Amino acid sequence: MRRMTARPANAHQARLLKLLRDGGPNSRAQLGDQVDLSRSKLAVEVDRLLETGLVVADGLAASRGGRRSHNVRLNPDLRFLGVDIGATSVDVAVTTPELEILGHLNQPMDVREGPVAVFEQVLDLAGKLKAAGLAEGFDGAGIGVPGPVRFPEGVPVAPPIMPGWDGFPVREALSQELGCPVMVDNDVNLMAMGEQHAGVARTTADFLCVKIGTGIGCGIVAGGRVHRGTTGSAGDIGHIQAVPDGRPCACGNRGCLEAHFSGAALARDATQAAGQGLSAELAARLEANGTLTAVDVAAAAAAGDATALELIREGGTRVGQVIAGLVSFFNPGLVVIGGGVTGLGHTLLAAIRTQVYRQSLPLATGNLPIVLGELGPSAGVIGAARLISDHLFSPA
Amino acid sequence: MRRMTARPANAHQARLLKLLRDGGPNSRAQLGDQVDLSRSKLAVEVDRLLETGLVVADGLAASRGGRRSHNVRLNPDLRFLGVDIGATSVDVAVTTPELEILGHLNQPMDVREGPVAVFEQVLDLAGKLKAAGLAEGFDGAGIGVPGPVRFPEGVPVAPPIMPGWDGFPVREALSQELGCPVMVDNDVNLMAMGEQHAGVARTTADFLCVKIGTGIGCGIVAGGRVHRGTTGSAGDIGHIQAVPDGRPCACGNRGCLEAHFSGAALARDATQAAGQGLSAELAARLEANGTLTAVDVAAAAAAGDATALELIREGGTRVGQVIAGLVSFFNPGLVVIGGGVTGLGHTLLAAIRTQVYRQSLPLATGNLPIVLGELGPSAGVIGAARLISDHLFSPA
DNA sequence: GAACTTCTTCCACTGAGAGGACAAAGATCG
DNA sequence: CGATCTTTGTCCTCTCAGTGGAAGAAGTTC
Repeated sequence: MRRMTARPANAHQARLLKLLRDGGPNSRAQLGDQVDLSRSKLAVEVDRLLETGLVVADGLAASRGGRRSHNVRLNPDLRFLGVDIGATSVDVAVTTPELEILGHLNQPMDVREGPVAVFEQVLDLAGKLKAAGLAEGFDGAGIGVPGPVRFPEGVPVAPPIMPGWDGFPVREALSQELGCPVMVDNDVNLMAMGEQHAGVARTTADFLCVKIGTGIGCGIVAGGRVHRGTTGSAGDIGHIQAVPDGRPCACGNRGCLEAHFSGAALARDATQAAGQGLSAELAARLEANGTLTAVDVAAAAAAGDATALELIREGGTRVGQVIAGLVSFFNPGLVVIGGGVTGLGHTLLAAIRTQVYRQSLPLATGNLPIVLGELGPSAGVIGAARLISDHLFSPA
Repeated sequence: MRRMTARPANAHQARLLKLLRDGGPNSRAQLGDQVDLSRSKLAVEVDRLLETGLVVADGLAASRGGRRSHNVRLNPDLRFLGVDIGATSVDVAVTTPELEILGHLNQPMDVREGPVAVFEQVLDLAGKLKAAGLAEGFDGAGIGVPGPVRFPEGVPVAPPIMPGWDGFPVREALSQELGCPVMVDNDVNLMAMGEQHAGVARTTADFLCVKIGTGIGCGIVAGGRVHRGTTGSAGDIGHIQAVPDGRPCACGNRGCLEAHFSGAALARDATQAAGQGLSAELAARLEANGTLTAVDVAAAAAAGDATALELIREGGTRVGQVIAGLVSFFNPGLVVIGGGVTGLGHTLLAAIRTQVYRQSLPLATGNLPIVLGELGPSAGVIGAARLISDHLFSPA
């Protein structure tokens, strides 16, 4: 199949495409209820979209008390590729035009191997998804990388944990390789967009999305739009000072949040606790695997290990301290916690909540839900698909 | 004179009005260069604006190498009222349609006297400005209050330092009294809008505006628009924890930024230092006036008093710590420091800069100016005028 | 004073979009 | 089962926003 290359010709068409993406197949009449256009105008624009092939007819809708309406939907052959490059693994998924995941692959990987090596794996995974018959090609791809991005150009800038990526033309290179339009963004922003599209943040215009993985980052959505900051580094909260004169951090300062709590810090602390004989549970796991990760801590906590629980609680308190400050500053309507450590679950969440509710003013926290992300590892790839579809479903 | 009640009929007219507001009198040809409309269409819209009376002819422009163009400008009889209600004083100013200040009055006042008493003074000051011949009436008024505001309704919500104002319909009440449209916002947001319109932030889309007065607040501008948050309390950074287990604060917590540095805290610290005999300079001033304020500390510092300088430096460091976190989070292109304590000048600024540059990541601070506001006490009233003019110069 | 620019007005043309009339298709009710 | 009502889709006309060209008015340059 030839890939779609059409783009909406005007704002009306763009609006319709997004309605079909977010609401699925829809009757012409229902579309009319949502867009405030005359029936004649609507018919003209829908006909034009049908001509482009972006939209296809989809049978008859149920009657709403009179003549049945003809359904339309986005062309089901459209495929988006969502790529979420993390520090230690990569997620690749294929989605339908409605951003539903058809297939999702995950592979361990080290981002420090550099863009060329990583892209090889990404293309390999994409190839596997194609070979599985999930797609014949891709109409667009969204890429998340674990560091700041100069968004318009799709180029990472000065990423601390990705040496070798600085200035690499990710967007251009992948667009060439994949033969389709590509957009690049910070992985945390994509997670936020994912939860906004299909997760807990569907109805909230201002929210924060805190991702705790190897590092810590925060997606910021203000007025329904992602805030990226002047240099694309907005949300980089891992190096906010959480503990005055605290632990030394890789960035050169002391007491950074990331140094006190993150996937990496938690693993270190757990290993140390096991070594000191504070926790038989952790020691046993260390013995068995030769190394400890956040997953082990989660398992130990689930088994009731006091040391593991205490580590999680203390970490949650640190994160909560920082989030409390951000809540006072930003006054979001929702805070989403996601990333690798969500396995720590409600122990972590409870610690964060306690700290935020204690430290922020009642007006800001009065009706502030703090919840775990709904989508888990899918948030990033869904957000990536959303990013590129937003781009493609906008007038050229 | 009858007040103008006309509003632009469409987005083109709104655009033209804002260009005339921000750029002053302008020739039709120059307007044409900026709006991407055909000459004929432009002429039609300008003619309609002339009919409404919002815009008037203003003689001939200089030649640009051919026939001279006819100038137009906003009707010079238009008057906006800018009101900036602080904790301890109120500013009232009249502006031209281009938001230039014609007259500005300031009066000490206690916001805790409640809305009715305060409005009496505001109306009195507005009356004086009218009596001075600066205005015959007002076409719109912007009001800043020192606390969170539910913006669409123009109603303060749960303002900590303004008991008695909670839920008071400020917008409606003043609209009635003044007989013109009114918009209400947080004073810090208005300061940000003032600096955006006529001050240091003219060319920056993402910036923070930190106001240090009796309390501490922060105006947030993202993508050129003020971010107010879900409940209107965004920017309320006075109660972010700056010192773990620090001083008790009126809010019930410990270590809040405001408890460690603000106009009020500084006055307290200075009085204490004078009492302990640490500073002859401050003691003398305390003797003379019976009380100390931030102004006295500024004067003592200017005179080289070591204790005063140390107080300022320490305070600047505290503020800098918090700002450093916000910079990492928000990644602004500019940070503006304003409010009553700007009198502390470069000592304060240097302390803040040192702390921010030390604690934030290079990518975020690499090209981040941290500067004092340009407009001083005018920022608030100009921002207020800007707020209402934005409203009036938008399609109804 | 001639030639070139720049600004303004006028006018014809295009296309977007609204809204009404009407036909087709289904629901409801006696 | 037929009459009536509701909803949907199509067609047609009418209006108005907006474009672009032509021509005249007003200035500048040489």
